[in-house]
Amino acid sequence: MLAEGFVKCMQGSILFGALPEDVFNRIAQHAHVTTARQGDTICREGEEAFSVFCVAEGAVKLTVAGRNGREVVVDIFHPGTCFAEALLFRKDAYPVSAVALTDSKVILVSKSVIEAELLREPGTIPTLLSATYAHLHRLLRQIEHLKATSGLQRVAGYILALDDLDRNTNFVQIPYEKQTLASMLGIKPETLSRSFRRLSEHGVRVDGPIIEVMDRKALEAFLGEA
Amino acid sequence: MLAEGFVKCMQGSILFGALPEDVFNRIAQHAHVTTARQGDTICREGEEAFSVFCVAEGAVKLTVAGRNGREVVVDIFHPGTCFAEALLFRKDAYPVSAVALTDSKVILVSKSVIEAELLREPGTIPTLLSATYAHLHRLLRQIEHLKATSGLQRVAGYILALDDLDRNTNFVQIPYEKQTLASMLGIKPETLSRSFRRLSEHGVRVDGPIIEVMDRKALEAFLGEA
DNA sequence: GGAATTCCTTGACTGATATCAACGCGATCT
DNA sequence: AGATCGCGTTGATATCAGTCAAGGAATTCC
Repeated sequence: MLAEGFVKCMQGSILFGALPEDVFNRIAQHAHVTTARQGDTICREGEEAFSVFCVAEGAVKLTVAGRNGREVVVDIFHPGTCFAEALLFRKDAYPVSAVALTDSKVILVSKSVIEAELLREPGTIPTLLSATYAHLHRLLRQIEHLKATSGLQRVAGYILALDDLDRNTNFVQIPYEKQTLASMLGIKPETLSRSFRRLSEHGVRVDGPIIEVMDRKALEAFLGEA
Repeated sequence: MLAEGFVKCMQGSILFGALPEDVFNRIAQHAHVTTARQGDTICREGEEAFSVFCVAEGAVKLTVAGRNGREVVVDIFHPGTCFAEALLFRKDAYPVSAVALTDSKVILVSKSVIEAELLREPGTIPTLLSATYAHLHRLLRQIEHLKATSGLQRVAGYILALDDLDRNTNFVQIPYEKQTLASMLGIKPETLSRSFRRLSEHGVRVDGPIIEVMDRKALEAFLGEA
């Protein structure tokens, strides 16, 4: 049986949150939680998919192997986000690896459990599509940014999005390595470092892992003009 | 009633191709074909979605509006490709615009028709997921390329992928404007022009809209080393 | 405690890409 | 035919981002 906090987490997710109570409960009964230490691999690109995941605590990066073998961070997920649900009903391999960036807790539900429930209640399929569509949309936006904005602007956009999460205070702490963030933004660590520095002219101050948004308006203006 | 060629096209798509015959036929009965002249908009980002599309002839670009208002080409679809199926069961707007790059024919099926069939035969849901997963996977790969490879390499990769379609001859004609291709690859038209030129050292010759792959091995080698 | 490791930063440099401007070419229109 | 327009190319230049190298700070390992 799942502890209450984890149930809440699932209920907050797009994938599970909109399910009727009985369906949700049957799925939750078969869910279980794994603890991943920083650096642990939750699933590996190329391995056959058996589970759907939901981040409950910590942060998880999704990566793909680039052509030269170097890893590329495709996205970073925080609590309340599910992934791998697009592999439901398919005998297929994970297209990405998932690695814990901090000590994390991840809820696992085996595909077959969810599949059985969805087939039993076809009316719940829209929630599945919603979750997958959200991912699709996220990737679309990311492609737009990669194609149409500079590295510096992407860094600025990242900070503004961060700040959305934590709007009361102007300080945010990056809870993972900056090289990971650099890969996520599609730039090199050196360039990220210099970008933070350059943004001091646009209302941002970065000290170690701490980002301070001193003048949010200025930062938004910088992002807006381009 | 749909002409035979269009039925074949639908049968060749991921979304419709794997459906049981009776389900397919009921859907096909409600499908209809529109002719889009070059430059015509098939659907517009932000407008509410009512149809699912399947490219039957020509080429269609998917674009999003970038921050500064400039359009970014996200993907280019050829006959046999369906899109917008991820919006099934959702009252939502198209996240992209679709514009015909050449005179094209596009098959339209209204969402409600497909939704009714999927609910009647829940066993067909996997095909829906397959199509959406294919898109997801395609976007993932694109992000990988944008983050981990140079513009020149992306041009090379594009040519190799083109050539896959047309392997018997070494000539391929780009059937749309090069500025569109540049946006798709995330570079400026000027840079694309220079990239083509530079690839002459790697077994490619470009003359106007015609690409000739003179030494495929050399091109693959160039792409592989990096 | 000290050595080694990892991550981040910084500097100098190189290479890649964007920008600005000019021009050629073909298509279209009158 | 001549004018106009859009597209593609090319050149000169500026800006941006990657590379290489070095060093500092924090952490881990003996």
